Amino acid sequence: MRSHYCGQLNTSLLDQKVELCGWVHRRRDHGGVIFIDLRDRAGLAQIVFDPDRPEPFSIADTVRNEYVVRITGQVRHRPEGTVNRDLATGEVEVLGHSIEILNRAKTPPFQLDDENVADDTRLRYRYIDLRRPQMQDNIRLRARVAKILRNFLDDHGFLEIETPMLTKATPEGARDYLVPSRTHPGAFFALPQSPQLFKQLLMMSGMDRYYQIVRCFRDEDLRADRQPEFTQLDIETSFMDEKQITAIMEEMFIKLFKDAINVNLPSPVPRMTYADAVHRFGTDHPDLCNPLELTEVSDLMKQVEFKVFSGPANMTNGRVAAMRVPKGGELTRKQIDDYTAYVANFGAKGLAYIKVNDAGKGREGLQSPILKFLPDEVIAELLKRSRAETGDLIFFGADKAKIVNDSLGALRNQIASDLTLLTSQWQPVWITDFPMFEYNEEERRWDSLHHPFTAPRVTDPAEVEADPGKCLSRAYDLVLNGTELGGGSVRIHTPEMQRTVLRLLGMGAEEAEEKFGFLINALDYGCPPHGGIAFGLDRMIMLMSGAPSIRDVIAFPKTQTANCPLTSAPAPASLKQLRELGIRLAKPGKTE
RNA sequence: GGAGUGGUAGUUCAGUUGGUUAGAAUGCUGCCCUGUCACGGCAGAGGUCGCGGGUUCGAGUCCCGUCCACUCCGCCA
Repeated sequence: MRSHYCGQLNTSLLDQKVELCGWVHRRRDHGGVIFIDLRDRAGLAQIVFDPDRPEPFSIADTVRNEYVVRITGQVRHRPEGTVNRDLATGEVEVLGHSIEILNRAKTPPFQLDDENVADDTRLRYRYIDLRRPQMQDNIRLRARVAKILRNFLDDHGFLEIETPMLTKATPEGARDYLVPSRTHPGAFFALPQSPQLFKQLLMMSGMDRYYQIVRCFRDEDLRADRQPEFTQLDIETSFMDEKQITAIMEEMFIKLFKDAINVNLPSPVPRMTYADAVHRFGTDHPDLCNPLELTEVSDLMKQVEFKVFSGPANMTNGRVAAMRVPKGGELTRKQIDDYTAYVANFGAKGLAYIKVNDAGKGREGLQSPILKFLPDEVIAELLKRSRAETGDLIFFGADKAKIVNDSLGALRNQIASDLTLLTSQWQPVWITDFPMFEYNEEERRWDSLHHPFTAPRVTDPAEVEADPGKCLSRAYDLVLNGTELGGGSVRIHTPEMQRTVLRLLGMGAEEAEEKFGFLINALDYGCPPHGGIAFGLDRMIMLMSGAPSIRDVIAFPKTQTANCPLTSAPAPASLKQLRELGIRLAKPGKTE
């Protein structure tokens, strides 16, 4: 049916007869001559129809945008002065000998070159949206990324192994998607949030190295970078420690970025401890393209008369931090007010600031409502630590450490974006030395920071129990430009440690047995030391393509309320289906 | 669960202090046009102003409720 792709035409094919199939991208009718831009997966080609061939000319006269046609014709050089440098195939054109309409098309609901179409319209007609070259590029990039990753892992001895989609609900973590069992009325499968336990079991099975590009499901609210079903590159290995695992993953990423988008990531990828990241950037996934940094001033503010500062400075879990914005003195009052409202989203009660009008003049060179509360020596030290210069502005956060970190961390991103402070480089960083646990004030117990199967640094369960808050884990996250690409850890591989950790998380022996008995049993039958990592493939491709939303790199994504405008899923189930499953709805009437 | 922004022609948007016939661009249809490539010219069609209620002599505009989309908080081990 087709001899070439439209986008492949070039001067090497001059005078050749070609057959092309594709969509009418645009038709330009000059009365005496008709141009058709024909589009397929590979690109555009211009077809010319002359009136001295009346039959194809009259057919070309009737086609409209998005008609699917097959044309035959002869490749020729475009006449002098009509070469289109903007088009890959712009040196040549095809003189149309015949044109066959394979299918007509209604007028599309939006123009393919309109880059400003509402998301729900795009999703309702996703099959048209996906015809756009930008979307085709994203999908192609996705396929290329998957291929490079598979090749790399295969070359390094990893086996691609599938794990169940119908599995058991996990007690912690995200909300599960449930699937009712017909053969066990009243019982439910859960769709996997990740294949975590299965991949560990595969290590216990002696598979040694596993990977899988696998769909995962979490029934939580959506974001620009979060879908309820998403794809992970899931990896696990035996007999490797965190150094070896991160080293091989780093090698994989450097190759991926080079081969897929010709970007040279730094080698080695820098490393930063969790504590450092939180102190300097207020987050465990800092964007290192962003030059702004937090300055610790808690110790300076313990004695000051300003209670807003001295209060948190003296609290055990409080923090006072400063963030210097270079040239921030130019910010208007309204901008500062907007930032104050912005940090309120994160629980901050206010946003104090000092304008540095003249850094050399000490107190006299500064301007701020809070100046009168601060002694000279505090001011001097503050200017020194933050390296303030004339024309800068210094913001302050003072509250519980979490609120200070969240608000200044978010403000840091916002300001960098507003003032275009971001360097356009690629900045990966490994975050290491995570705490094992964080204390859950509401439920008054410890929560895993990573997950309950992450190994602690220490090997003696008694040491973990002695002071869980001080305990560091063997987890690591890979962060790229402020986005958490993935994370993993060396796992617990002894039943004693696993029982201890589950107990610390508030799980009784019986409950642990019921929920994770199969895992703990398996640990008893010869479990190798093992560890692994999982990467969010969608986010990875979103970053690599520069797409603003994860939806732009998923062929058929969901909206923010997790429905699909194309298929209208989810939809009510029929009474018959429900009856077979032994399910009665609490609110009747919502069936078909 | 919460905050914000938006919903008006197929699409993207404008619509003043509530006031006569709701506009623009683009797309679409027809006619004209032999070198365009966002072709051009002329003419034309196209609207439950998201939905429901209320205030008013009168509502796209004000109020209440509701639905949808997006961004964010919570949530996402």
